[in-house]
Amino acid sequence: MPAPEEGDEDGLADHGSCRSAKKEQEKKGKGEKKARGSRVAFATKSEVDHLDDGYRWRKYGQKAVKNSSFPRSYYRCTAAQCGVKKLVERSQQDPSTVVTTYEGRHGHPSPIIAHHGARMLMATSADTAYSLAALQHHQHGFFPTGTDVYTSSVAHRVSEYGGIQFHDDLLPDATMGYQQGYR
DNA sequence: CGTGTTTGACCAGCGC
DNA sequence: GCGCTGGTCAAACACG
Repeated sequence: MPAPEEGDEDGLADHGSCRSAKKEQEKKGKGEKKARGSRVAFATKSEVDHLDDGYRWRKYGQKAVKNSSFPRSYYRCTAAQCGVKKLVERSQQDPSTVVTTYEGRHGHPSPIIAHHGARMLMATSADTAYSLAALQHHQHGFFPTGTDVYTSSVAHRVSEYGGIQFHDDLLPDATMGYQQGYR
């Protein structure tokens, strides 16, 4: 796979040039909007919208969508040459549930895992493990290619596949502690 | 000083 | 053709 959706190139410096050019690139697939790489969405129960999956994300926008009563946050992988995007939104039905959508694939190892992988996996909270499981499975080809959307119910199944259980009791505290711990 | 967040505005696609 | 919605950028700001 010759890096398909990498067309956007991220181009941290390219943006300044001109929007038009970028826009043209994005809409190249006119027929299918932006069928970039793969997209994986799964629901996670957490109080924090910004889950640490081992990569560093930079928030580049926030918009209120009609489907949800809560604003949707747009994150981008800070790593250069990595055009992976992450959309985070809360479920209007379950404010405590955060729907995270990953778009694209990382072409580099996660900096956090590279340095604190073991510790992270051990001290990680259910949500983080959740995200990690989904990501890892996806990268390993566990999920079929294309666009995969996992809702809360399906996400539960995914957790079973990954051998990760959902522990509500250790969610908030563990997450916070974990974040502060590695940061 | 460097990095990341916030916020408003702009643009493109889609539906009516 | 117009309006709405979603997605992105870019400057300013805040924090470590």
